[in-house]
Amino acid sequence: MTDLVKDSIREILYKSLEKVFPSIYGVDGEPSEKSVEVSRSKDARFGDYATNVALTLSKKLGLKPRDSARTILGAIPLAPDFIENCEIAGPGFINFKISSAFWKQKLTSIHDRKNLYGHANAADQPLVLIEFVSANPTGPLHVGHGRGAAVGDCLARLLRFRGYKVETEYYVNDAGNQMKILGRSLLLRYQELLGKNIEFPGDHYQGDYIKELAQGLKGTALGNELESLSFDEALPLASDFACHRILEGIQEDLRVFGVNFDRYFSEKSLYAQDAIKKALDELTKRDKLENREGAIWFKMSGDEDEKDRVLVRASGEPTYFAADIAYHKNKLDRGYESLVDIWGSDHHGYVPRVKAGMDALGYAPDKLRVMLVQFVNLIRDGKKISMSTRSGEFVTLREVLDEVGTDAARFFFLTKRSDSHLDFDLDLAKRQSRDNPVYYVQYVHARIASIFRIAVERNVDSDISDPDLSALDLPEEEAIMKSLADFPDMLAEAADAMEPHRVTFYLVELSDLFHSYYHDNKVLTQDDRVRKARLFLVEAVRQVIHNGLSILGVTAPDRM
RNA sequence: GCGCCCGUAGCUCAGUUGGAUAGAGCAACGGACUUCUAAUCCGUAGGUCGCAGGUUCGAAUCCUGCCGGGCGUGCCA
Repeated sequence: MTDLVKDSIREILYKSLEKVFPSIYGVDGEPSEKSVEVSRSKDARFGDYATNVALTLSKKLGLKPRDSARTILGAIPLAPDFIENCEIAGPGFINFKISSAFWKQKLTSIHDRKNLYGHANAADQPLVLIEFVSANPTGPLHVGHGRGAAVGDCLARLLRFRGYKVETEYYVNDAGNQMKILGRSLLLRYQELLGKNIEFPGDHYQGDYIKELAQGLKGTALGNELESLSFDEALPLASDFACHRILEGIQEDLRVFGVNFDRYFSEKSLYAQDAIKKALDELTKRDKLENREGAIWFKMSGDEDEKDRVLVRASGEPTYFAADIAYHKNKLDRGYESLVDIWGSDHHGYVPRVKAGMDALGYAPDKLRVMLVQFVNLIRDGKKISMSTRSGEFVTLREVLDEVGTDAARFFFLTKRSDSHLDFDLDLAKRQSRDNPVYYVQYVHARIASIFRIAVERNVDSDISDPDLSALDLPEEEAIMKSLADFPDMLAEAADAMEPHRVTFYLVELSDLFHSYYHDNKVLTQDDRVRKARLFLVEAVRQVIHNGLSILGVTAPDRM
């Protein structure tokens, strides 16, 4: 049984189509022709849902669209608890008018399923691994990482809610050149602290957090050990220490942000398993490598990427790209059938490379789906705050969380499609008014909770069992019921498109409907029958707001 | 130069994967509080969907070429 309204309509359509056009929709029909598009109608004059099958069929059948529409129409059964009416409109659309009994049935199902309304158990779903954030452990998370964290975490929650099998992973780049630079940065700051004259190179990590780490070393056993060793001997110890400390800080920031990874995957462990060498051997076997100028190159074939790329430097050290090929191979070998990577959009040029790497190793490149997340501009007092990671002048995620809170931050990161630039207005995120969507949505939840509180205070009966739903006869009430019924459809489509921002837009629209209804209509009326039905309705709104917010990882407060 | 992404109301953005008369919020203007939270609501106004072609019953959406913005094009990550 589907929980999707569109699928219910599709089922009926299929049966009708099988009857009237068996050559296409019968058992012998082409499977690819069997998908039928059903869409919500934006204009009430066109009913509630519409399909364009008659239009898409017309060519194949050599019929006029309106004629085939008429044939299909004749086979669609009308029912008092579902399709009340359907008619042909425009060039050949079939519009469906859904009966109000159907919406009321859906409303009741929200009360039956509660926190599970919109949730689906899907069988035979592939195992998905979502990798996100994966910021180098060389400094604290900044605001841009926050957006990736919010998008990845909400996507994981959304997919899980819709029955996908999902795991999440953070790839820790704890190997390679940047770890050496990190260690050197720390050692130099430590020496500086001990009163030595040092020269701090421009390409080292400038941030104050390095100085703070150095400060923390003073007087410790590790600090003393570092002092007694030569610079080169001390370096790996310093790198390790800095990496661990910074990673702990990152994990703490993520915890505050409500993001929990199933796994932190260490790049070092790839070296420990010899995974990079094995991947390179495999590529050699497949004749994908070439020695040139002392380095080992990946041979790109034509349309994959514009030019060959180095995998092993002349120095003998593998590049990040080599590790990444080994990492993606490792992910697939661990049994994940579908990989989702969430990257900053400045890495977009990297997508064809990694896919070419997978392809060369014999894996289907379309198993990897890369979501690119655009940059975030922080706005204060209407002006952009300048940020530059190099100079160490950047706003950390933690600072933003301390200022606006986790709820506002998470919600804001999802108020735009992830592939467009996001202006994060700090003043707006703290404002308590209509233009701040977080408060607007949370306020719906608080208002409804308040209605039930007041009912208790005033000794008004707020029992909602066995309501008489015929009391819900206002057009606003039907509009709310339609929106609530659409929640599972919206989630399914958002999950399919991997667009968690649709959840935020849905919640704002539902909130619009509610606030307007609340303003014009009293829920706690004298009329027992009306009151009970309206309480039943608003409780369902509260439940859906709650379920939607929980997918976003945002709290649904009872009081504000 | 080449590649990827973007261009929708004054501003910030949606637009159900090609559907019917392109939608919200903010800002502007005008209204609504003896009320279940006014942290709200109602109304007015605002458009050559960057430009020009093409594909078809039908284009903001797909194709081509321009214009403008961002990013990439490291033996950096």
